Amino acid sequence: MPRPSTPLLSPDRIRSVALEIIDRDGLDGLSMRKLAASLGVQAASLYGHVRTKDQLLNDIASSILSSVDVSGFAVDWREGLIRCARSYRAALSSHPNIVPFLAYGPAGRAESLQRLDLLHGALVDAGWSRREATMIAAGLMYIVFGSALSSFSSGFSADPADYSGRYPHLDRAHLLPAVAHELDRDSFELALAAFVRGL
Amino acid sequence: MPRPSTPLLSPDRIRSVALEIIDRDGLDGLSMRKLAASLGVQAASLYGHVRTKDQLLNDIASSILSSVDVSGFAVDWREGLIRCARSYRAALSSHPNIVPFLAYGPAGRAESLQRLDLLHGALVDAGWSRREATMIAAGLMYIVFGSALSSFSSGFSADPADYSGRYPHLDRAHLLPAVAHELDRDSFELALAAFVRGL
DNA sequence: TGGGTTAACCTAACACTGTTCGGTTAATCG
DNA sequence: CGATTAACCGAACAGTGTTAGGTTAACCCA
Repeated sequence: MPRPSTPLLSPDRIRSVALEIIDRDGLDGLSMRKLAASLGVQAASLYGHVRTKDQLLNDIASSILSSVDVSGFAVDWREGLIRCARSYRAALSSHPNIVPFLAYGPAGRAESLQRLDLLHGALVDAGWSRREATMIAAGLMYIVFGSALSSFSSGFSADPADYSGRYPHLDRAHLLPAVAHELDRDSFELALAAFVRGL
Repeated sequence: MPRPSTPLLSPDRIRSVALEIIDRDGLDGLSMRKLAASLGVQAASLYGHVRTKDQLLNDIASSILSSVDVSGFAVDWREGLIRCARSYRAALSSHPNIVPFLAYGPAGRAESLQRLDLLHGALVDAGWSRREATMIAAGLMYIVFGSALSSFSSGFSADPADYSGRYPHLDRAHLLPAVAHELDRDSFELALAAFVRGL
């Protein structure tokens, strides 16, 4: 195919279809050839619009994180922490398959830094030292990312035989997958509440 | 090379050298061919001792997690939570490059389940409901894994120019890598203390 | 001591991966 | 109308995990 009358590709369309594939087939399910095929194109054509696969994933991650809400700090810092953590987790858990990618790289994404800066400033304004503010922000990220990884409740097998006998206190662990979603949310809320209350 | 007089390979040796490579070159730095070369062998030979690369990584992960200490529950549940979290984090941060792998898969490793069972039982014995015990255990894992990912402090650039101006409250963020280790530990301790206190 | 079996390694290949190079054609601008 | 540029393609490169089939040494038993 020569140059088409109307372009088939655009960075936006590439990102959007790539995210669909990640959501459907997982992070390993995304390859440049498969992505190109989904776009009706050859793999090499993608590199006219995207610098590298890693950059593509970073851009996708950034666009997901851009929905994080840090407006709560206008009220007070506790409310700010809680709202920020909730919307952060909501953003991540709407596309859980990309979370392991975030676990790799540096947090040097502009979106993250901008929000982190605001969070840090609000904590300092509330009277915390710079060092304390950094640690509190880190602790909040621990809970957010830890819960978003969710290799916890969703990591349990659905087969009772895997647990009964061997792990007496986990004899109902096989029920977890069924209520994993709800339990994950509640566990996150409990951890968040306990953390903020304990500060 | 035909069959050697004394075997060159054993599952233990493979695991140990693989972990060395991961520690030195990162998770992506480990390939079966490179591992084989480090062992003075061809890649195909590994498959006589190891079922698959994924299985190899799982075995390595299990052996790392086997050092997690849950003895603190003999004292009381708060002490148990704190000690368990500390030794869990210590185990992970002694080989930080393998943590992203753990973020992928199910937590269905026998070592994890055994410790989780004990933790769950101790919390129930202390008067928490089964559901609460599950959520508390989950919250603890959030903090442990979140802090072990450490895409936080170690994710900052060492170049001041990346921050100054753009992010007013992060104008000293470039100092983070230098004290990342210490700050990570302190942030973890703060989060852990706040979480347990807040329960 | 000899013969068969098995264990341990090898070479070669398969189907992938991300990425680059050079070519072809259509749209666009002066 | 001519030159430039943008958009796509085919083919290739070096790398990946993994498997099949072959070769030889070590081991066990008669």
